[in-house]
Amino acid sequence: MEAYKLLHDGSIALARVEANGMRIDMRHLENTARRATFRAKFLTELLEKDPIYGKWRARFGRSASLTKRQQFAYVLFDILKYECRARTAPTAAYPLGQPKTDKKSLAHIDSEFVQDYFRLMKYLRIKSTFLEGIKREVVNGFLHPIQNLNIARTYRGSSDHPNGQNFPVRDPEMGKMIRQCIIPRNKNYVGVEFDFKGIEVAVAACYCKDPNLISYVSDPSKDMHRDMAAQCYMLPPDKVSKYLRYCAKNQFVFPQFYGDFYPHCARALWESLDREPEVKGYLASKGIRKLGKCDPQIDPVKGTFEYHIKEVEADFWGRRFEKYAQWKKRQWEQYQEEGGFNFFTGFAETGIFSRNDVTNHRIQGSAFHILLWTLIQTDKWLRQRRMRSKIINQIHDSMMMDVHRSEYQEVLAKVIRIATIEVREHWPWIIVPLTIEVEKYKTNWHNKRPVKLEAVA
DNA sequence: CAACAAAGCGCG
DNA sequence: AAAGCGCGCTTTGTTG
Repeated sequence: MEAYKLLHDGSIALARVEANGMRIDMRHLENTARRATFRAKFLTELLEKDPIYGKWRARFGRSASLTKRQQFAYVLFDILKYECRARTAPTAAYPLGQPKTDKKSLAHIDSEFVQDYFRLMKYLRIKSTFLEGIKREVVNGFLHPIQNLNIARTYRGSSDHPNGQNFPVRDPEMGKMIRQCIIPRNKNYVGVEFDFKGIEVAVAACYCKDPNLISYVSDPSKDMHRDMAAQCYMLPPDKVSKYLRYCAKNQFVFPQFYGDFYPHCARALWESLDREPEVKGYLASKGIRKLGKCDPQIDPVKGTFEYHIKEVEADFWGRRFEKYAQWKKRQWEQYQEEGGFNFFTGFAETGIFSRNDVTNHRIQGSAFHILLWTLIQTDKWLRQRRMRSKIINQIHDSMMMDVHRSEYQEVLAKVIRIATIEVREHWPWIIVPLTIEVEKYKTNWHNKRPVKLEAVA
Protein backbone atom coordinates (compact mmCIF):
# COMPACT_ATOMS: atom_id res chain seq x y z
CA MET A 1 0.00 0.00 0.00
CA GLU A 2 2.83 2.35 0.85
CA ALA A 3 4.47 1.81 -2.53
CA TYR A 4 1.13 2.10 -4.29
CA LYS A 5 0.42 5.42 -2.58
CA LEU A 6 3.82 6.80 -3.57
CA LEU A 7 3.24 5.81 -7.22
CA HIS A 8 -0.30 7.15 -7.16
CA ASP A 9 0.51 10.51 -5.56
CA GLY A 10 3.75 10.66 -7.56
CA SER A 11 1.96 10.15 -10.88
CA ILE A 12 -0.43 13.00 -10.12
CA ALA A 13 2.29 15.36 -8.93
CA LEU A 14 4.50 14.54 -11.92
CA ALA A 15 1.56 15.05 -14.30
CA ARG A 16 1.41 18.61 -12.96
CA VAL A 17 5.18 18.93 -13.42
CA GLU A 18 4.72 17.89 -17.06
CA ALA A 19 1.91 20.38 -17.53
CA ASN A 20 3.91 23.23 -15.96
CA GLY A 21 6.83 22.73 -18.32
CA MET A 22 10.14 24.55 -18.67
CA ARG A 23 10.31 27.86 -20.50
CA ILE A 24 12.56 27.80 -23.59
CA ASP A 25 14.36 30.82 -25.02
CA MET A 26 13.42 30.13 -28.65
CA ARG A 27 15.53 32.93 -30.08
CA HIS A 28 18.57 31.63 -28.27
CA LEU A 29 17.75 28.06 -29.28
CA GLU A 30 17.66 29.03 -32.97
CA ASN A 31 20.88 31.01 -32.70
CA THR A 32 22.66 28.19 -30.90
CA ALA A 33 21.42 25.64 -33.44
CA ARG A 34 22.85 27.84 -36.21
CA ARG A 35 26.17 28.03 -34.37
CA ALA A 36 26.30 24.26 -33.88
CA THR A 37 25.45 23.71 -37.55
CA PHE A 38 28.15 26.16 -38.61
CA ARG A 39 30.79 24.47 -36.46
CA ALA A 40 29.79 21.01 -37.66
CA LYS A 41 30.00 22.21 -41.25
CA PHE A 42 33.38 23.81 -40.64
CA LEU A 43 34.77 20.62 -39.09
CA THR A 44 33.29 18.45 -41.84
CA GLU A 45 35.02 20.57 -44.48
CA LEU A 46 38.26 20.58 -42.49
CA LEU A 47 38.24 16.79 -42.15
CA GLU A 48 37.26 16.27 -45.79
CA LYS A 49 40.26 18.37 -46.88
CA ASP A 50 42.61 16.20 -44.84
CA PRO A 51 44.79 13.75 -46.82
CA ILE A 52 43.47 11.02 -44.52
CA TYR A 53 39.98 11.59 -45.86
CA GLY A 54 41.46 11.31 -49.37
CA LYS A 55 42.38 7.72 -48.53
CA TRP A 56 38.99 7.24 -46.89
CA ARG A 57 37.20 8.37 -50.08
CA ALA A 58 39.52 6.32 -52.27
CA ARG A 59 38.39 3.22 -50.39
CA PHE A 60 34.66 3.90 -49.98
CA GLY A 61 33.87 6.15 -52.96
CA ARG A 62 30.41 7.67 -53.10
CA SER A 63 29.27 5.98 -49.89
CA ALA A 64 32.14 7.56 -47.91
CA SER A 65 30.87 9.48 -44.89
CA LEU A 66 32.52 10.80 -41.72
CA THR A 67 29.60 9.60 -39.61
CA LYS A 68 30.00 5.93 -40.56
CA ARG A 69 31.91 4.24 -37.75
CA GLN A 70 32.77 1.08 -39.66
CA GLN A 71 34.48 3.24 -42.29
CA PHE A 72 36.24 5.27 -39.61
CA ALA A 73 37.53 2.07 -38.01
CA TYR A 74 38.70 0.74 -41.38
CA VAL A 75 40.64 3.94 -42.05
CA LEU A 76 42.24 4.00 -38.60
CA PHE A 77 43.20 0.35 -38.27
CA ASP A 78 43.49 -1.04 -41.82
CA ILE A 79 44.80 1.95 -43.75
CA LEU A 80 46.66 4.00 -41.12
CA LYS A 81 47.68 0.87 -39.17
CA TYR A 82 46.99 2.29 -35.74
CA GLU A 83 46.84 -0.30 -32.98
CA CYS A 84 43.30 -1.51 -32.21
CA ARG A 85 43.12 -1.82 -28.44
CA ALA A 86 39.46 -2.67 -27.93
CA ARG A 87 36.77 -4.59 -29.81
CA THR A 88 33.04 -4.71 -29.23
CA ALA A 89 31.36 -7.82 -27.83
CA PRO A 90 30.99 -10.68 -30.33
CA THR A 91 27.68 -11.03 -32.16
CA ALA A 92 26.42 -13.50 -34.79
CA ALA A 93 27.34 -11.06 -37.58
CA TYR A 94 30.76 -10.30 -36.06
CA PRO A 95 32.14 -13.28 -34.11
CA LEU A 96 35.33 -11.33 -33.29
CA GLY A 97 33.50 -8.12 -32.43
CA GLN A 98 34.17 -4.88 -34.29
CA PRO A 99 36.95 -2.40 -33.47
CA LYS A 100 35.66 0.09 -30.91
CA THR A 101 35.69 3.73 -32.00
CA ASP A 102 34.61 5.49 -28.82
CA LYS A 103 36.76 8.23 -27.35
CA LYS A 104 38.35 6.12 -24.63
CA SER A 105 39.32 3.27 -26.96
CA LEU A 106 41.11 5.73 -29.26
CA ALA A 107 42.79 7.75 -26.49
CA HIS A 108 46.23 6.35 -27.43
CA ILE A 109 46.01 7.72 -30.99
CA ASP A 110 47.74 11.08 -31.23
CA SER A 111 46.17 12.59 -34.34
CA GLU A 112 44.57 15.92 -35.22
CA PHE A 113 42.22 14.10 -37.55
CA VAL A 114 40.87 11.94 -34.72
CA GLN A 115 40.55 14.90 -32.36
CA ASP A 116 38.59 16.88 -34.94
CA TYR A 117 36.45 13.81 -35.63
CA PHE A 118 35.33 13.80 -32.00
CA ARG A 119 34.76 17.56 -32.06
CA LEU A 120 32.51 17.05 -35.09
CA MET A 121 30.59 14.28 -33.31
CA LYS A 122 30.06 16.59 -30.35
CA TYR A 123 28.52 19.39 -32.43
CA LEU A 124 26.35 16.90 -34.33
CA ARG A 125 25.08 15.57 -30.98
CA ILE A 126 24.42 19.09 -29.65
CA LYS A 127 22.49 19.87 -32.80
CA SER A 128 20.44 16.71 -33.34
CA THR A 129 19.93 15.09 -29.94
CA PHE A 130 19.61 18.19 -27.82
CA LEU A 131 18.68 21.33 -29.77
CA GLU A 132 16.50 19.63 -32.40
CA GLY A 133 15.21 17.25 -29.72
CA ILE A 134 14.02 20.22 -27.67
CA LYS A 135 12.68 22.21 -30.60
CA ARG A 136 10.59 19.30 -31.85
CA GLU A 137 8.69 19.16 -28.53
CA VAL A 138 8.25 22.84 -27.63
CA VAL A 139 4.63 24.04 -27.33
CA ASN A 140 3.97 27.78 -26.97
CA GLY A 141 7.52 28.35 -25.72
CA PHE A 142 7.41 25.60 -23.09
CA LEU A 143 9.04 22.16 -22.99
CA HIS A 144 7.06 19.39 -21.26
CA PRO A 145 9.26 16.28 -20.87
CA ILE A 146 7.26 13.14 -20.02
CA GLN A 147 7.86 11.90 -16.48
CA ASN A 148 7.62 8.11 -16.21
CA LEU A 149 7.23 6.12 -12.99
CA ASN A 150 6.56 2.77 -14.64
CA ILE A 151 9.76 2.11 -16.58
CA ALA A 152 12.85 1.68 -14.41
CA ARG A 153 13.42 -1.72 -12.78
CA THR A 154 14.69 0.11 -9.69
CA TYR A 155 11.43 2.10 -9.36
CA ARG A 156 13.31 5.26 -10.21
CA GLY A 157 11.70 7.74 -12.59
CA SER A 158 12.68 8.23 -16.20
CA SER A 159 11.94 10.92 -18.75
CA ASP A 160 11.44 11.16 -22.51
CA HIS A 161 10.24 13.36 -25.42
CA PRO A 162 12.72 14.81 -24.76
CA ASN A 163 14.62 13.26 -21.87
CA GLY A 164 14.71 16.09 -19.32
CA GLN A 165 17.23 14.23 -17.16
CA ASN A 166 20.28 14.21 -19.40
CA PHE A 167 20.87 17.77 -20.53
CA PRO A 168 24.66 18.21 -20.82
CA VAL A 169 26.60 19.72 -17.92
CA ARG A 170 29.97 17.94 -17.58
CA ASP A 171 31.39 19.31 -20.84
CA PRO A 172 31.38 23.06 -20.17
CA GLU A 173 30.85 24.12 -23.79
CA MET A 174 28.06 21.62 -24.34
CA GLY A 175 26.44 22.48 -21.02
CA LYS A 176 26.46 26.16 -21.89
CA MET A 177 25.00 25.71 -25.37
CA ILE A 178 22.06 23.64 -24.10
CA ARG A 179 21.32 25.03 -20.65
CA GLN A 180 21.33 28.64 -21.80
CA CYS A 181 18.12 27.75 -23.66
CA ILE A 182 16.26 27.02 -20.40
CA ILE A 183 15.03 30.17 -18.63
CA PRO A 184 12.56 31.20 -15.89
CA ARG A 185 8.93 31.27 -17.14
CA ASN A 186 8.78 35.10 -17.01
CA LYS A 187 10.40 38.11 -15.31
CA ASN A 188 8.46 37.47 -12.09
CA TYR A 189 10.15 34.10 -11.57
CA VAL A 190 13.55 32.80 -10.48
CA GLY A 191 14.80 29.37 -11.48
CA VAL A 192 15.77 27.25 -8.46
CA GLU A 193 17.32 23.79 -8.30
CA PHE A 194 17.18 21.76 -5.07
CA ASP A 195 19.74 18.97 -4.98
CA PHE A 196 20.15 16.24 -2.34
CA LYS A 197 23.82 15.99 -1.46
CA GLY A 198 25.24 12.45 -1.52
CA ILE A 199 21.80 10.90 -1.20
CA GLU A 200 22.76 7.46 -2.50
CA VAL A 201 25.58 7.11 0.00
CA ALA A 202 23.23 8.26 2.77
CA VAL A 203 20.63 5.67 1.72
CA ALA A 204 23.31 2.96 1.53
CA ALA A 205 24.22 3.83 5.12
CA CYS A 206 20.55 3.45 6.13
CA TYR A 207 20.34 -0.02 4.57
CA CYS A 208 23.65 -1.50 5.78
CA LYS A 209 23.92 0.51 9.03
CA ASP A 210 27.71 0.40 8.79
CA PRO A 211 28.93 2.60 11.67
CA ASN A 212 31.83 4.07 9.69
CA LEU A 213 29.63 4.93 6.74
CA ILE A 214 27.00 6.44 9.04
CA SER A 215 29.71 8.50 10.67
CA TYR A 216 30.99 9.75 7.30
CA VAL A 217 27.54 10.88 6.12
CA SER A 218 26.52 12.31 9.52
CA ASP A 219 29.62 14.23 10.57
CA PRO A 220 30.24 17.28 8.36
CA SER A 221 33.84 17.52 9.55
CA LYS A 222 34.59 14.10 7.98
CA ASP A 223 35.23 13.60 4.29
CA MET A 224 35.22 10.07 2.88
CA HIS A 225 36.38 11.01 -0.61
CA ARG A 226 39.31 13.04 0.71
CA ASP A 227 40.33 10.15 2.97
CA MET A 228 40.15 7.65 0.12
CA ALA A 229 42.15 9.96 -2.15
CA ALA A 230 44.79 10.18 0.57
CA GLN A 231 44.92 6.40 0.84
CA CYS A 232 44.90 5.72 -2.93
CA TYR A 233 47.58 8.29 -3.74
CA MET A 234 49.50 7.78 -0.44
CA LEU A 235 49.24 11.45 0.47
CA PRO A 236 48.55 13.13 3.83
CA PRO A 237 44.84 14.13 3.86
CA ASP A 238 45.66 17.86 3.86
CA LYS A 239 47.67 17.42 0.63
CA VAL A 240 44.66 16.11 -1.33
CA SER A 241 43.67 18.58 -4.06
CA LYS A 242 40.09 19.13 -5.18
CA TYR A 243 40.89 17.26 -8.39
CA LEU A 244 42.39 14.21 -6.65
CA ARG A 245 39.38 14.05 -4.32
CA TYR A 246 37.13 14.08 -7.39
CA CYS A 247 39.17 11.25 -8.94
CA ALA A 248 39.00 9.11 -5.80
CA LYS A 249 35.25 9.68 -5.58
CA ASN A 250 34.46 8.76 -9.18
CA GLN A 251 37.19 6.21 -9.88
CA PHE A 252 37.38 4.38 -6.60
CA VAL A 253 34.62 5.00 -4.03
CA PHE A 254 31.51 4.92 -6.26
CA PRO A 255 32.75 2.13 -8.51
CA GLN A 256 33.58 0.08 -5.39
CA PHE A 257 30.20 0.75 -3.82
CA TYR A 258 28.43 -0.33 -7.00
CA GLY A 259 30.51 -3.48 -7.39
CA ASP A 260 33.56 -2.69 -9.52
CA PHE A 261 36.97 -4.15 -8.64
CA TYR A 262 40.55 -3.04 -8.30
CA PRO A 263 42.11 -3.53 -11.81
CA HIS A 264 39.61 -1.05 -13.32
CA CYS A 265 39.93 1.37 -10.43
CA ALA A 266 43.73 1.22 -10.44
CA ARG A 267 43.98 1.95 -14.16
CA ALA A 268 41.51 4.85 -13.98
CA LEU A 269 43.19 6.38 -10.92
CA TRP A 270 46.63 6.07 -12.52
CA GLU A 271 45.53 7.62 -15.81
CA SER A 272 43.94 10.52 -13.94
CA LEU A 273 47.43 11.45 -12.74
CA ASP A 274 48.35 12.70 -16.22
CA ARG A 275 46.82 15.97 -15.02
CA GLU A 276 48.79 16.04 -11.74
CA PRO A 277 52.11 14.39 -12.62
CA GLU A 278 53.89 15.46 -9.42
CA VAL A 279 51.84 12.85 -7.54
CA LYS A 280 53.58 10.15 -9.60
CA GLY A 281 56.89 11.50 -8.31
CA TYR A 282 55.53 11.28 -4.81
CA LEU A 283 54.36 7.69 -5.36
CA ALA A 284 57.82 6.88 -6.77
CA SER A 285 59.36 8.05 -3.50
CA LYS A 286 57.19 5.39 -1.83
CA GLY A 287 58.53 2.77 -4.28
CA ILE A 288 55.57 2.76 -6.71
CA ARG A 289 56.70 3.56 -10.25
CA LYS A 290 54.48 1.41 -12.46
CA LEU A 291 50.77 0.83 -12.92
CA GLY A 292 50.92 -2.92 -13.50
CA LYS A 293 49.05 -5.01 -16.09
CA CYS A 294 45.55 -4.53 -14.63
CA ASP A 295 44.55 -7.87 -16.14
CA PRO A 296 41.84 -9.51 -14.00
CA GLN A 297 43.27 -12.92 -14.95
CA ILE A 298 46.75 -12.16 -13.57
CA ASP A 299 47.68 -11.45 -9.97
CA PRO A 300 49.21 -7.98 -9.60
CA VAL A 301 52.98 -7.71 -9.01
CA LYS A 302 54.11 -6.35 -5.66
CA GLY A 303 55.35 -2.78 -5.86
CA THR A 304 52.94 -1.78 -8.67
CA PHE A 305 50.14 0.77 -8.28
CA GLU A 306 47.65 -1.99 -9.11
CA TYR A 307 48.96 -4.05 -6.18
CA HIS A 308 48.63 -1.03 -3.92
CA ILE A 309 45.02 -0.41 -4.98
CA LYS A 310 44.27 -4.09 -4.44
CA GLU A 311 45.40 -3.59 -0.84
CA VAL A 312 43.35 -0.40 -0.54
CA GLU A 313 40.32 -2.35 -1.77
CA ALA A 314 40.94 -5.15 0.75
CA ASP A 315 41.19 -2.54 3.52
CA PHE A 316 38.09 -0.73 2.24
CA TRP A 317 35.84 -3.80 2.52
CA GLY A 318 37.73 -5.75 5.19
CA ARG A 319 38.20 -2.98 7.75
CA ARG A 320 36.79 0.45 6.88
CA PHE A 321 33.37 -0.74 5.68
CA GLU A 322 33.33 -4.27 7.06
CA LYS A 323 29.68 -4.05 8.12
CA TYR A 324 28.69 -2.82 4.65
CA ALA A 325 30.47 -5.83 3.11
CA GLN A 326 28.67 -8.19 5.49
CA TRP A 327 25.35 -6.58 4.60
CA LYS A 328 25.98 -7.11 0.87
CA LYS A 329 26.85 -10.76 1.48
CA ARG A 330 23.80 -11.33 3.66
CA GLN A 331 21.50 -9.66 1.13
CA TRP A 332 22.79 -11.89 -1.68
CA GLU A 333 22.26 -15.03 0.41
CA GLN A 334 18.79 -13.92 1.42
CA TYR A 335 17.87 -13.15 -2.19
CA GLN A 336 18.96 -16.64 -3.23
CA GLU A 337 16.72 -18.11 -0.52
CA GLU A 338 13.67 -15.94 -1.24
CA GLY A 339 13.95 -15.02 -4.93
CA GLY A 340 13.41 -11.31 -4.33
CA PHE A 341 13.98 -8.40 -2.02
CA ASN A 342 12.11 -5.54 -0.34
CA PHE A 343 12.68 -1.79 -0.28
CA PHE A 344 12.34 0.38 2.81
CA THR A 345 9.85 2.42 0.74
CA GLY A 346 7.37 -0.45 0.33
CA PHE A 347 8.46 -1.72 -3.07
CA ALA A 348 9.58 -5.25 -3.88
CA GLU A 349 11.44 -6.88 -6.75
CA THR A 350 11.30 -10.53 -7.77
CA GLY A 351 13.05 -12.29 -10.63
CA ILE A 352 16.59 -12.89 -11.83
CA PHE A 353 19.18 -10.44 -10.55
CA SER A 354 22.94 -10.20 -10.35
CA ARG A 355 24.76 -9.83 -7.06
CA ASN A 356 25.19 -6.09 -7.66
CA ASP A 357 21.54 -5.58 -8.62
CA VAL A 358 20.33 -6.99 -5.30
CA THR A 359 21.97 -4.16 -3.36
CA ASN A 360 22.22 -1.37 -5.94
CA HIS A 361 18.56 -1.32 -7.01
CA ARG A 362 17.30 -0.60 -3.53
CA ILE A 363 19.86 2.12 -2.89
CA GLN A 364 19.20 3.85 -6.20
CA GLY A 365 15.42 3.43 -6.00
CA SER A 366 15.00 4.46 -2.37
CA ALA A 367 17.17 7.53 -2.91
CA PHE A 368 14.81 8.57 -5.70
CA HIS A 369 11.80 7.91 -3.48
CA ILE A 370 13.11 10.47 -0.99
CA LEU A 371 13.16 13.01 -3.82
CA LEU A 372 9.73 11.92 -5.08
CA TRP A 373 8.17 12.22 -1.62
CA THR A 374 9.72 15.67 -1.28
CA LEU A 375 8.28 16.64 -4.66
CA ILE A 376 4.80 15.33 -3.79
CA GLN A 377 4.72 17.24 -0.49
CA THR A 378 6.02 20.41 -2.12
CA ASP A 379 3.36 20.19 -4.82
CA LYS A 380 0.63 19.59 -2.22
CA TRP A 381 1.77 22.58 -0.16
CA LEU A 382 1.97 24.85 -3.21
CA ARG A 383 -1.62 24.01 -4.16
CA GLN A 384 -3.08 24.29 -0.65
CA ARG A 385 -1.60 27.77 -0.41
CA ARG A 386 -2.56 28.73 -3.97
CA MET A 387 1.07 29.61 -4.60
CA ARG A 388 2.31 30.81 -7.97
CA SER A 389 5.63 28.92 -7.82
CA LYS A 390 5.80 25.78 -9.98
CA ILE A 391 7.79 22.53 -10.03
CA ILE A 392 9.14 22.13 -13.56
CA ASN A 393 11.43 19.06 -13.58
CA GLN A 394 12.96 16.23 -11.56
CA ILE A 395 16.40 14.72 -12.10
CA HIS A 396 16.64 11.65 -9.81
CA ASP A 397 17.99 13.49 -6.78
CA SER A 398 17.07 17.06 -7.63
CA MET A 399 13.94 19.15 -8.18
CA MET A 400 13.73 22.20 -10.44
CA MET A 401 11.27 25.02 -9.81
CA ASP A 402 10.21 28.34 -11.21
CA VAL A 403 9.80 30.25 -7.94
CA HIS A 404 7.69 33.42 -7.91
CA ARG A 405 9.76 36.34 -6.61
CA SER A 406 7.13 37.20 -3.99
CA GLU A 407 7.30 33.63 -2.60
CA TYR A 408 11.06 33.13 -2.73
CA GLN A 409 11.94 33.02 0.99
CA GLU A 410 8.85 31.06 1.94
CA VAL A 411 9.26 28.41 -0.78
CA LEU A 412 12.95 27.83 -0.11
CA ALA A 413 12.38 27.47 3.63
CA LYS A 414 9.49 25.05 3.12
CA VAL A 415 11.22 22.82 0.57
CA ILE A 416 14.30 22.56 2.76
CA ARG A 417 12.09 21.70 5.72
CA ILE A 418 10.28 18.96 3.77
CA ALA A 419 13.52 17.53 2.37
CA THR A 420 15.52 17.48 5.58
CA ILE A 421 13.01 17.22 8.45
CA GLU A 422 9.53 16.10 7.33
CA VAL A 423 10.77 13.23 5.15
CA ARG A 424 12.64 11.81 8.15
CA GLU A 425 9.48 12.00 10.25
CA HIS A 426 7.61 10.16 7.49
CA TRP A 427 10.35 7.51 7.06
CA PRO A 428 12.12 6.73 10.33
CA TRP A 429 14.38 4.28 8.46
CA ILE A 430 16.32 7.39 7.35
CA ILE A 431 18.75 7.28 10.27
CA VAL A 432 21.23 9.85 8.90
CA PRO A 433 20.85 13.59 8.27
CA LEU A 434 19.87 14.67 4.75
CA THR A 435 21.32 17.82 3.22
CA ILE A 436 20.01 19.95 0.40
CA GLU A 437 22.04 22.20 -1.88
CA VAL A 438 20.17 25.08 -3.49
CA GLU A 439 21.14 26.92 -6.67
CA LYS A 440 19.27 29.69 -8.47
CA TYR A 441 19.30 31.54 -11.79
CA LYS A 442 17.67 34.71 -13.03
CA THR A 443 18.87 34.56 -16.65
CA ASN A 444 19.21 30.92 -17.66
CA TRP A 445 19.95 27.48 -16.20
CA HIS A 446 23.60 27.60 -17.21
CA ASN A 447 24.08 30.65 -15.01
CA LYS A 448 22.83 28.99 -11.82
CA ARG A 449 24.71 30.03 -8.66
CA PRO A 450 24.73 28.55 -5.14
CA VAL A 451 22.29 30.05 -2.63
CA LYS A 452 23.68 30.80 0.81
CA LEU A 453 21.35 28.88 3.08
CA GLU A 454 21.83 30.82 6.35
CA ALA A 455 19.84 33.57 4.67
CA VAL A 456 16.85 31.25 4.25
CA ALA A 457 16.78 29.14 7.39
C1' DC B 1 10.16 -1.15 -46.29
C1' DA B 2 9.66 -1.68 -41.26
C1' DA B 3 11.45 -3.46 -37.14
C1' DC B 4 15.15 -4.40 -34.43
C1' DA B 5 20.00 -4.51 -32.70
C1' DA B 6 24.32 -2.37 -31.81
C1' DA B 7 27.36 1.34 -30.80
C1' DG B 8 28.11 5.41 -28.71
C1' DC B 9 27.20 9.03 -25.38
C1' DG B 10 24.27 12.38 -22.60
C1' DC B 11 22.65 12.45 -17.37
C1' DG B 12 22.29 10.80 -11.96
C1' DA C 1 33.02 -16.32 -8.27
C1' DA C 2 32.71 -12.21 -10.32
C1' DA C 3 33.78 -7.87 -10.61
C1' DG C 4 29.80 -0.70 -11.40
C1' DC C 5 24.06 0.45 -11.47
C1' DG C 6 19.93 3.02 -13.71
C1' DC C 7 17.90 5.46 -17.82
C1' DG C 8 16.78 7.79 -23.39
C1' DC C 9 18.23 9.37 -28.10
C1' DT C 10 20.56 9.21 -32.66
C1' DT C 11 22.71 6.96 -36.34
C1' DT C 12 24.23 3.04 -38.69
C1' DG C 13 23.75 -1.61 -39.89
C1' DT C 14 21.17 -6.05 -40.12
C1' DT C 15 17.18 -8.91 -40.92
C1' DG C 16 13.22 -10.66 -43.08
